[in-house]
Amino acid sequence: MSPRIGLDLPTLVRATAQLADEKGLREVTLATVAKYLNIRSPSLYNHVDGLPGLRNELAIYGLEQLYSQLEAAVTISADSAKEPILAMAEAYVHFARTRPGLYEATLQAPDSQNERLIRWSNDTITLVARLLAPYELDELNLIHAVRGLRSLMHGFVAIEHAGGFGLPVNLNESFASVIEVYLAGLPRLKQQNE
Amino acid sequence: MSPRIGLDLPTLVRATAQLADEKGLREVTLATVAKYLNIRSPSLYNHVDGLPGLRNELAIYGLEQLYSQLEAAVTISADSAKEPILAMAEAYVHFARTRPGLYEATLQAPDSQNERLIRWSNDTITLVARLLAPYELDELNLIHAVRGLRSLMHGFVAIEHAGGFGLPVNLNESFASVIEVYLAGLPRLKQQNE
DNA sequence: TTCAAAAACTAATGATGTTAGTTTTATTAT
DNA sequence: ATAATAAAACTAACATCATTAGTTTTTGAA
Repeated sequence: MSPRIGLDLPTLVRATAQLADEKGLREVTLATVAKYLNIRSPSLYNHVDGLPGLRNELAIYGLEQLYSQLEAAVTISADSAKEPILAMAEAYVHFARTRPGLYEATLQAPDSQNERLIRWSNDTITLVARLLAPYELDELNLIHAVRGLRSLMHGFVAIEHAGGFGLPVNLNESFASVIEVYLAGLPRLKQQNE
Repeated sequence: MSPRIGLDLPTLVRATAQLADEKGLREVTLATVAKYLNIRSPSLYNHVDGLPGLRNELAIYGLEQLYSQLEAAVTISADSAKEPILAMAEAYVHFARTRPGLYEATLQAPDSQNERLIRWSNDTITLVARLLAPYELDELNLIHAVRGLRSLMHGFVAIEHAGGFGLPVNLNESFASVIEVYLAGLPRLKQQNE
């Protein structure tokens, strides 16, 4: 009832992630992955449902890794409201930079309705929401704020990765500035009525 | 010295853009474009340098269209500092939503060093910077602020397009909130010294 | 030792990008 | 009008890719 333990899914996904980081996500094909593993590409179908299935697994793995990085970064400090958020945001950028292919895969899942994928996304969202608690926002504005932070973080790393920030101005300074400015504006969401 | 005017580059690029919007950028191949134009795919090489060349032209065209949409949206109002920025930002989202394939192409140019591409990007950046003039930021902080707005706008539409905003909360309200919060935080960049 | 099931394989198919070489055709110059 | 030119379309061919079907191998359980 359980024969031939050769490849297994985690190994396959990790290898795929490494290849994505090294060569770029676009170079991740069944052919290149199979070659990397010294296997024929049809054999991959024993572990994964074709290329879309592999990309889906990659996205899920990426979201899991991203979440664990963010969580690890947060528990370090817990003083001001701002500091843990900045630590989390910097962990986010660090992840996107050190694992560019894997990060890119997280937002390109062929099946965005996948259960595990949604679960990891929700965990990340909950993490961010928890960090925003000190701002004492109502439910709706908290959602707006989480969306804002996610947009800032993803937008920044995506544009950076595409080479869209051309000017010779330090990127880390820009990123910190951008997050701090957003946080500085957050109190605005507390005392408005309409 | 000029024979057989069949296809020309603008027609090819516009057709490619339409196909990208309808079927998704990933479906844009030399084969599908050629089929769409009732042509054999090798003929496309008379106008464009393979698939990378076509994607590059698409990116340039997309940046040009995006810029013109933003410019058109801005000149409408000019009262407060906030209003034109919101108008611009909403034009940005509108463009990304109505031309999803073309928008997606703008940040995936195979040659990010292309001259025309850089020119349109710079024009857009200049446009945003001009809108931020009322905040009276010094040169460095102005760059941070432009990067912040771009990150917000792109991040939001990218996550939205990926289906990343799952909760049943109005997206337009979130977007307006996110922009307004960032703008509300901008004065913070004026009176800090370090 | 037998057997079933999973994992690897080979072979084949269709679609893709690309190159090389050929044919067609509109414009220009005679 | 006619001939020459040059661009644009074509056909043929090849390598690469994803995928399916069917076969062989191998491991763990009966």
